[in-house]
Amino acid sequence: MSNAKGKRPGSSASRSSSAREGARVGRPRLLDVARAAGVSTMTVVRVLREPAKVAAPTRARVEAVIAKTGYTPDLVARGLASNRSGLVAAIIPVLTNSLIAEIMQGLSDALAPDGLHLLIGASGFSAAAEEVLVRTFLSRRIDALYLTGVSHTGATVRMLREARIPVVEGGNLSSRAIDMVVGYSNVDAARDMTRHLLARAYWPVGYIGAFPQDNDRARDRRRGYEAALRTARRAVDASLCVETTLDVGAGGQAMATLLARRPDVRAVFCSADAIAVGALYECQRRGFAIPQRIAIAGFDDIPIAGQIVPALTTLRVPRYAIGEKAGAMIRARLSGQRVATPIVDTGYTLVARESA
Amino acid sequence: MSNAKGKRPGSSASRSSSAREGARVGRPRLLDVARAAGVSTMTVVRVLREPAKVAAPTRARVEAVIAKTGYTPDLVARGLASNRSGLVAAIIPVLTNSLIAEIMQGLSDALAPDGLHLLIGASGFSAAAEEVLVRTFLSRRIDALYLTGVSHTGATVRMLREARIPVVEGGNLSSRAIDMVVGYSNVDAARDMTRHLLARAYWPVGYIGAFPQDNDRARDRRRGYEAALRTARRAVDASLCVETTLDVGAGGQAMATLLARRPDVRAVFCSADAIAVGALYECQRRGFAIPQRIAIAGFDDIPIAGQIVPALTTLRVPRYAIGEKAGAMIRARLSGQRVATPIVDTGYTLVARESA
DNA sequence: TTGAAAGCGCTAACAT
DNA sequence: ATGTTAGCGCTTTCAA
Repeated sequence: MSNAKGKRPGSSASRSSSAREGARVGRPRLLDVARAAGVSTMTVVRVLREPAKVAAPTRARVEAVIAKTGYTPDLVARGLASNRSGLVAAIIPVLTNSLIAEIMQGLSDALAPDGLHLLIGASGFSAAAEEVLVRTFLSRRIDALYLTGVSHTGATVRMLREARIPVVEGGNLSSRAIDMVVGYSNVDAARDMTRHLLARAYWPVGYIGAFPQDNDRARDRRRGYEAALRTARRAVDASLCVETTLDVGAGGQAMATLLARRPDVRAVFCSADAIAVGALYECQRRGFAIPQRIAIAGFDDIPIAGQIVPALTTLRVPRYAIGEKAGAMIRARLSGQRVATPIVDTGYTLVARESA
Repeated sequence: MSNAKGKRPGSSASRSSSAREGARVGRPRLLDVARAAGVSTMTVVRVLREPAKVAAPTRARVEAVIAKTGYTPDLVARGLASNRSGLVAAIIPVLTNSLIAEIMQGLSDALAPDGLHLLIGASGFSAAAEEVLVRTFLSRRIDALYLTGVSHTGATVRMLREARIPVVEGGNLSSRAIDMVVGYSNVDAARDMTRHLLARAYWPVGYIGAFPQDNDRARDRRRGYEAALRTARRAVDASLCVETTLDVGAGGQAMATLLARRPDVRAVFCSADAIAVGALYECQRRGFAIPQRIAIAGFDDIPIAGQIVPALTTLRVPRYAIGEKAGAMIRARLSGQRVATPIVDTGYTLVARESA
């Protein structure tokens, strides 16, 4: 059968036409290398991937051609043929957040050795935008995916379950993981810190946090704060809580808002160091002694936290390591291994410094 | 010719074999949609891309099938066939830098509307690593590339010239651009700031900067500092200059080093706000009044600069806008337009605050 | 140890 | 308005 093979257009001699003949423009292909070395394409592939299986003289000839032409495999064609794109995507809320950026750095560093490339999509704290990104990334046949947080739309979860690719949710813990998880309990951490403030006899203790909309980390941190108050038989008072955007300037404004509402506040737990730092500066502008007039605690232990004066009491989480671990789990799965512990609780550390 | 067509394996009826027959696993293909709608693949493509050119009833039928099957085009296959990957790569030193992260956010936001995906590679301030990344990204047939800074290896430049794709170098200016540039003069900005310090009669004026190795922005900033001193007929003294890594902790240590060497220093120009902030905290730890005992100036105007107490005198550069503009230029070129101004000088602003 | 052939899912050029 | 065909450059059986 298939008797038409002699005239496969691939054998370019059969094509009299146009610019494709002879001096090909652009990158050399596998076939170009094979011809120049007088071998088949398969032999070139073997030289590239299992050199030991090719006779030494043949190999030398092929390697010479590869070196001369500077041949590099076309990863798009490889992706189509092998059903492996070599692409790992990460969906994060924004790139401009120290915590997230360090996770991405860890992920990037962990994937690079295996030649996996990192595709980054910013969802802007929107689960709907995340869903759109998941859909287009799947169209691109990504090999694996990192997601920020553990709450996603139903469609997102469904698509990913069907896609059967490794998925890591990072930065929180979940009882209903899509696949794998690397994170810590934001509830527990926030509760511990609030308890720390109460133990030091600060009262009232306020809360300044990021908007909880489509942000499970922020939501859980507030829950931890409230849980600690309830355990301590203190009333959870909405006037002590301010929610805002996640940046330094907003943190300062939120502090001003809180102080206007509750001048009696003696401590504030902030759901992120960026906010805590802004709040701290606002207090300094007012000449408040920290922690005497007001204590401030943060979350994340960003690099500035240990340097700021007064040094910030905060919760340390292994930012870089989370990305690195996620990358390692992805690599393991892509190389066919089972991941023994798909749910990794990295834990956290309460770092008591000067500010609280 | 080509009389063997009746038995093209693509017409799956001719394959008796295995799991491919009948209930295909995985994503539906164009052909699946076409068959279910009783049309050719081209008609489906037209419904997707030029719906007006398809008769209404046909279109309705196809759209129904698309909706039911949830068909999404395979972007890898499209990339191979169309020679357009839809991928734009960015090579940056590290993700964990506020300036760079904001540029990436701007770039990401500018590319997203056109369905272009962002591939991010971290070079770790190494031109050699950058070259490796360029090579692998070209293997992936990226449609365009963003590079940090304007100094690259010869091989990098050569590969990119040959690749004939849009390339934007960002964050500095260059007289020998590879293709397009969006940036500002780091030399001029640093010179202006140093002049500002001298004009306020601070002397000696020290310099703390990032290592200049494979970092043209840092190198130029130091050059600007030295140029201002020379213009003012002041000696450039190596004992007044400290180079270090680019983070808050290192900034503080560098300040300590400088103070140990030159207790008489009255002002410091830092080549980055992250360093300036660290230096400022070190001074606060020593109880130094800023700017009375020592003045501090930075570069970048990161969000914290305007909030810190005392507020930091620094150079504002349009971080987000640089990424956004780079993305716009790339989009324009990919849609066939010429870019009238391929070299964009965004300028900078000296923001005089309290610290100097 | 080496090669031939089929085909990944799409697009583009050319029919009709 | 719709369809046909030949690839894109690689990997993957299967043969020799």
